[in-house]
Amino acid sequence: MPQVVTRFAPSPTGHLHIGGARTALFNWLLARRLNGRFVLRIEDTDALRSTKEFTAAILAAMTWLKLDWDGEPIYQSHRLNLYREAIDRLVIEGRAYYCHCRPEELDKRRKATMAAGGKPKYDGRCRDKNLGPAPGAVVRFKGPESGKTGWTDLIKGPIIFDNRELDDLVLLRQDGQPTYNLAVVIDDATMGITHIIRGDDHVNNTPRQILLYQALDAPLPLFAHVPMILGADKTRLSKRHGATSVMAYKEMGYLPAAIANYLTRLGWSHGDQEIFSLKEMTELFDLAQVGRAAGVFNPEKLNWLNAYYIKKTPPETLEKLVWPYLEARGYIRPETEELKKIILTVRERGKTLAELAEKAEFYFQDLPPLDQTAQAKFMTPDNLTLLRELRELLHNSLTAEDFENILRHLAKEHGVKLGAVTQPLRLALTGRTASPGLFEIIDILGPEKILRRLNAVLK
RNA sequence: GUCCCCAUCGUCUAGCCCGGUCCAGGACACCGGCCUUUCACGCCGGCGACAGGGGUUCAAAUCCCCUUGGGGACGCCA
Repeated sequence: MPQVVTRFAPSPTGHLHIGGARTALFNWLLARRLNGRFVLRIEDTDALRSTKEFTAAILAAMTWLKLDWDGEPIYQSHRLNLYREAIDRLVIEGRAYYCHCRPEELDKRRKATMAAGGKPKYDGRCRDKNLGPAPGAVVRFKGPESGKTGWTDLIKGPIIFDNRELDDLVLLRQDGQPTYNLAVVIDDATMGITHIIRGDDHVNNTPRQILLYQALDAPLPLFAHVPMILGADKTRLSKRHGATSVMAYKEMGYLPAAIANYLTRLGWSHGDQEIFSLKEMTELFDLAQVGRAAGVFNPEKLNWLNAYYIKKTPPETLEKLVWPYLEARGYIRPETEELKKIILTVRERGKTLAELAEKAEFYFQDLPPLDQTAQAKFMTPDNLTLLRELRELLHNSLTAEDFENILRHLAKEHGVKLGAVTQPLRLALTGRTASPGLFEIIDILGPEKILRRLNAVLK
């Protein structure tokens, strides 16, 4: 069996989004699994909308996700000659023709057919006129007028189209640029792509492309159409469903491992298993296990996975990941060892890196602002007395363990539960009622800061 | 409108190809409990689905047909 070659072919007209990332992932996984090649092709034939910035952003997102590609990225804008040659050849062979119809006319006719209940396809009026190049002319493919075109989709199974459903698609635009369908076929054929894994929305392009392969006398690749990712309302995932760009998730504090795991599991499964490392996926991934139905993007499950991977991340790594969020808030970086201890106390309490930073913020604040409702509830005269007594017992050599003994002693003396003492103290030290373990906090803060925070509360 | 695709808990899914082991399994979320200095984590338990209708068959979540519902495509965008 010849080597498997897959590709990811984004157009740099926007950031890498969730759906694109999954397509890239599936292509990457198959190539890695079968020891094949995974190539990246930038589809920038739309010169108006394509930018270098988006290209760079897409590459950065791929890199962040750890999806490495083989060789240098291929740019369609560098291969225009190739497309022109192919188009010329098709025209000479009578498999394509010049069309002089104006876009406005076509648009008008399309609307009219649609209104009349028909499928709005090109009516073929220039098909047999044998026209030549002219300003404003395009080249169209001369498709068959009968017969059927189909393939066995690696995900969806057999799909067949009636050729009468297909119209003569434009291959060369008025401005001399090739169109998507032509460029894709030329590239996939010349780059030796064996498996085309792409979004469901390309199913309708596939028969046209197959016809082009045949006209070009090129061997057909295998096709696999991955179902779409939908939003909670079951419409195509878009900005209104929240963040869609991969890098936006990075900024929110998601781990690439979590994103990759989530995306792969959305549409693919391996029995009941939920957790997969990238490496494990490359060992198990199989197109046969990819589902046929569209899936709803579920941020809750992503959160769960992200929390899982955060919990698995060792403190020395996590510290580096969380620090930027704290730094952005203007805090001074403590010793690495201390930061690691701090991170460890919040590691199991947040679902994103940003959340971890938020939960650790009180360690860095000079005097954490007290939660108003909690203050009213816990800073009662009785509790203030308790805290005052505690302050009296405080001296610099106290360890967290001593602290615990003192608190238990105080509680006993006052005939209250331990919680009655810890909550006001927690509030004084963190400004909140929910926090990491009180004694861990005490250990990290140290007597000086504790005293300062107590004094602030005790006016 | 036309064509294409799809259909198991709210969501992701296992099971479907090779019908019986499924009064349908797992996960997220949700609810309850345990643990506990708070919040989490963790552990235990609960709620919850084969879209509907016809066939085929001794037997259907699994095969066939129809209906309904959903998604996608219909560009000189990709």
